[in-house]
Amino acid sequence: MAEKSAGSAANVAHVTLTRALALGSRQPSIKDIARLARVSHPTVSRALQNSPLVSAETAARIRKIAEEQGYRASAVARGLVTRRTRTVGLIVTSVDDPFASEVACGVEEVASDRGYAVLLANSHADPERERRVVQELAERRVDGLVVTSSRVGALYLPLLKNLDVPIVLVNDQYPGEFVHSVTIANQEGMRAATDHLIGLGHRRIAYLGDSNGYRSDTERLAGFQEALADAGIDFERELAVEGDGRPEATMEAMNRLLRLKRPPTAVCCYNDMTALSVIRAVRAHGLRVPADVSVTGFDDLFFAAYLAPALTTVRHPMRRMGQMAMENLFKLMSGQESIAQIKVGAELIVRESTGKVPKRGRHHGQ
Amino acid sequence: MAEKSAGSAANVAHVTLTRALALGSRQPSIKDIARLARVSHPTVSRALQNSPLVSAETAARIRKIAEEQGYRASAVARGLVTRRTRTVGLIVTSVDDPFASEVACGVEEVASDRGYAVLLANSHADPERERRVVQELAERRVDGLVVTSSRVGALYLPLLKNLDVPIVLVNDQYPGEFVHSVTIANQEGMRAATDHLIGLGHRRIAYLGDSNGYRSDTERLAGFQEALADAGIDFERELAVEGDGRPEATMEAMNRLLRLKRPPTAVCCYNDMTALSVIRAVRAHGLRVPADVSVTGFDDLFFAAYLAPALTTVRHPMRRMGQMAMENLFKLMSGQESIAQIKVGAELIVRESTGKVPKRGRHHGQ
DNA sequence: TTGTAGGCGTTATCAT
DNA sequence: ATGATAACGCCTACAA
Repeated sequence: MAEKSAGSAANVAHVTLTRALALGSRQPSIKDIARLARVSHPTVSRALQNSPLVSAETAARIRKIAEEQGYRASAVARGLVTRRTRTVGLIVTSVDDPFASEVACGVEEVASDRGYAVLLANSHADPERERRVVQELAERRVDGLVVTSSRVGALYLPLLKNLDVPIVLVNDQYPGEFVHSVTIANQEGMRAATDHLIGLGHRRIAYLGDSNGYRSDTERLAGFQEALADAGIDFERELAVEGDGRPEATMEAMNRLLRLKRPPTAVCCYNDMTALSVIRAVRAHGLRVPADVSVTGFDDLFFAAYLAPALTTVRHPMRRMGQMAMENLFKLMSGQESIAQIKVGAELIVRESTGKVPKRGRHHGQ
Repeated sequence: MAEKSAGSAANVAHVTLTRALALGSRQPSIKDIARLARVSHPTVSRALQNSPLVSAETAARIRKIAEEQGYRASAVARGLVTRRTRTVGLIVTSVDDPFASEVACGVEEVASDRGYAVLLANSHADPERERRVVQELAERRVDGLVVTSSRVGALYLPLLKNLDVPIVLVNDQYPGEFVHSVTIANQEGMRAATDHLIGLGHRRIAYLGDSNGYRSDTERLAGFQEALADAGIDFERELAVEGDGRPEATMEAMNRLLRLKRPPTAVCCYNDMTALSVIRAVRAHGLRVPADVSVTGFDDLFFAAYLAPALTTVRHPMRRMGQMAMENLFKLMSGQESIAQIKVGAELIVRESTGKVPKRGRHHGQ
């Protein structure tokens, strides 16, 4: 009756032996277990699901045999009959993007807590590819879908019924609005950053954005302009420049700003990655941050606090957004009441990359 | 945090209409398509797989109808009969770990290139949890498994037959050796870093490692000691300290080093994340990097080049490791000849965080 | 409490 | 070139 407790190598020999008794090489099926336990397979199914419809003794015996055989019910067979795979798809621009991976962490966390698995796919910020990936995940019959930084966004609306898969967007980048999404207070966040710079005496403040037409960029720029307007500062077009996501392009954009007749004394960057390159370009010009140029980021990625100078930036709860998206997706999947739009706050974190405006333009021979 | 309510949903009329012709609400099955095309369902199957066994006209007709109905063959039904899910499991310590996410990128890349999906799961570096996750993925009948920074490692060996799932480890952390793995030249890499410091005149060099018993830490420490020995420098136990992965613990360990009667003039860190905290601790003591203390990292995470001073570190091809692991897994899955052990090189990248040894101990009143 | 029968949506194996 | 039929491994009736 009392078997040796698992874990020892000797015990493994035993398992292999009984396995050999049962069948050839393939994994045991529910019928194999049923045969060994001298019951019907539905009884095995019930026993393994702790159904009250099976007597304690037989249930115990069945479980023991299943254990010995290393039996694990096939999720694919179960999925076929239950029509639910307990799997969600997660589409990110790229897993190695710090923002995406934080969100992914949040999603995985609450999904796995509830016994759901996560199918991961990269869109590489390519709408074409994003669509294809959605189709592939639909083919795998995921129960739901989380898409971060989607560039398809509202264009999913026509497909939604056809697909029969609930979708929640995180940080939707499409101009139009999607049904279910978790978004960032982009405008408010960038406004706070700009206000901070204005408060430090800056008047010539640049915005270094992104040329890919992301909604977050549009909204952040709007917050920037709003702050200027409210402070009575004219928005000068030459101070709004764009990179394209590549460090080189960002540095080049920053170089253009620094070559201006009247260069800015501060730069609001679209995000932290942009700020990284901006700081680099500033230094390459022999200038200092923040003594000559103040710089702000957006996102508060984990390394922001470790930079020298530590980056003043706008924080939003990336991981929490992933959690919320997944929690909301669960509601959608179970047909419960769900929240359509969730907007998370963005908080200014003042560190060392911003400082008082220099007394006078000390660089470029001014 | 604020919550707004719903967005609009228009523009689905057409799709809904054509769907309505076919059936109720559930997705169309192969039989639905067969009925509409007035053929048997195996013919539909053949047509959609571009089998030469079906005439061009009927194939075209079937494809057209399938397209119209938005039909996508269920991967779960297919998986049941073919016994292959075209899905691999990927277990990482945590997706938001920069090393893990780079590897994940490589894995996803080659998997998706070959039409495989990736099931992602976090182990949180917990052997218990890692085991559980493997079982769950096995239940989902993944065709193969990639595990990064596994703490179970060779302990998988007994399960391997039972599981019937090929496994490739990346950066295996278990002391014993597993069958298939992609490993880093940890010892050689750390040796190069240490040699570099010795070449700069440093003699009191510390190693700041990790207390979790990772194999990579053991190997890196060995490389460190080897370099010292070959240079005729005694290894002093007080200069080998450990953190536990948390920034606070790392800073505390570094503080202990700095409070030593004869503090080190250089520190070799277990990895870049450790170096981040070390630099912070150095600064908190009012000292400079590298003028007072030189610091080296390991990994060359993307931000290393952006730090000020830019981090001298040891680079290894993280993404490439993910690719290689997945490529090797494909060989394993198809029963081809596979390489058991793959070891990738580690390359010293000299940047700005290391410099000549200070003329004399200038700090701590020395 | 347990067993029998049927079906989930495919592909595979036979026929025709 | 196409169709009928049987798996695949499980769950859910319904019957005993």
